[in-house]
Amino acid sequence: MNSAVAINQRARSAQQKAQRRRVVLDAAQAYFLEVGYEAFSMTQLAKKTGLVKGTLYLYFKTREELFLTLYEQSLIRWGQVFIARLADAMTSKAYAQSLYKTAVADGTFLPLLIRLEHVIEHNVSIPRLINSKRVFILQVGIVARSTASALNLSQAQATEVVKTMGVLLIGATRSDQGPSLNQEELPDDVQALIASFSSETLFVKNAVRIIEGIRAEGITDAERPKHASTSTT
Amino acid sequence: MNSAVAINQRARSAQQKAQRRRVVLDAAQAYFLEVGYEAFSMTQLAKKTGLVKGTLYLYFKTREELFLTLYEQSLIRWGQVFIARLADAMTSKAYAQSLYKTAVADGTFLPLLIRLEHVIEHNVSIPRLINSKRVFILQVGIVARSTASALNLSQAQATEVVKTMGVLLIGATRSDQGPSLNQEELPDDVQALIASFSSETLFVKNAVRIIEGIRAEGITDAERPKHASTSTT
DNA sequence: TTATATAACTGACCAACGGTCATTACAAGT
DNA sequence: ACTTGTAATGACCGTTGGTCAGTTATATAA
Repeated sequence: MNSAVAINQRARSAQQKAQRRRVVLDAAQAYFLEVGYEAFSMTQLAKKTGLVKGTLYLYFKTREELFLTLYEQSLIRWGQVFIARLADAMTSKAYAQSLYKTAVADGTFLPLLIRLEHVIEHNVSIPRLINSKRVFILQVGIVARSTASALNLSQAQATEVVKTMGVLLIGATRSDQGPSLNQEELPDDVQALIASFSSETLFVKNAVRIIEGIRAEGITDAERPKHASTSTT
Repeated sequence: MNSAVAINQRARSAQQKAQRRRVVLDAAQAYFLEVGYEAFSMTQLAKKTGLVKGTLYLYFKTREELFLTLYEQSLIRWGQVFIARLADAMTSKAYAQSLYKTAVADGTFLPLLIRLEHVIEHNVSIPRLINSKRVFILQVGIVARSTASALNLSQAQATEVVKTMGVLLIGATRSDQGPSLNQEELPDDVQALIASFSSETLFVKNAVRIIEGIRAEGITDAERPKHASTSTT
């Protein structure tokens, strides 16, 4: 029990403050998984940590800076999980499926990614935003490197794949963010529509089209890959 | 001056009420173009119409039902503009560029589309939501029909193209929704990142890949198109 | 023309939000 | 034991979306 700060004690050293910040972040992560973005209230979070709202603002300048931090964490976490599941010479379909599944499995990554630009980034200091973008650049680089060997692409092609997958992921999982219509209270035509927007198929099919498109474009350009792994139906 | 209701008069007949609803919607549209989604306040909108907040809630059950109505309008409006600009036997690139430009040009369509599932639909009555989905189904059908002849695709392929374009559009224009960083206060690496996410190129390139992917898949299936229009760089 | 019933409209009100800041109280240095 | 810097507090602020009992304009009946 050297530097562990009980929640009713004051965090004075830099180390203790960092630790308290962690406690808040962990509570925020759990709370976010419970209630999601819109219902997330700073007052409630304070109660969950045993602190008080004003105190939270000593550790995060705004609600959105807290969310931005959660987002960065989830981005890194997802990247590690995804890379760990990549193998050499995968089909583009297997790659896309793995990307989709790992992203969805992380309960915070997608909800935050979707709201990044049009909500979160609008209430965040410029230096904090710059930092966040750098984290992003770094992660794209890391994931792209693994992607290059998994899909047998050049580094430039792999980078393009990774960036584009992000774009597609946001669009494709959008329908999952709608209200939960558990009941069969919907008429058939609407149910059919929703079914046709099943996010997994939507993502995987188009991811394959895009990856194969990028691969094909690459052939006309520089060096051609040694042995291309082709797509599937 | 038969049934026109002055703003300080009461709307009693169904016609007059419909007309007043229109007035509110038009004011809302203009106000939305001014301030966007987050800063849009019902009290302010009431002031702009010469009414009072409570009155607005006679015409729209929630703020989000108002937004949902604006969305439907913008969807229909965009569809008309887009279709009017389509020609027979276009390249997929020209098609994608036209789709992108018309969507962006309509100032309300994209901001509302982006927030549809994860914000708007969560505070809307089920019947209202069903209605909205039906409007969507209808519009997809209409646009798909024009798309089929413009891109020389089967109706099924065209429908898939249209649906997928929506998905891609949301992902690709996400970066435009970030805070306006007019200043050159950003370091070079971050500026380069933002530049690499230029939404138009991002959208057009991937739209072409997807359209060509769908076209290629179609050939192995049923009837092949009479003369395929190929893509470009 | 006048009386009555209806419902469009109002504005005061509510709870909850994110965020601020003067004040308080506690841990560390002397 | 005393001093001091600052972590923590909680009362407070402005604003939000939404409600509703009461008011009053107006179409209709007498």
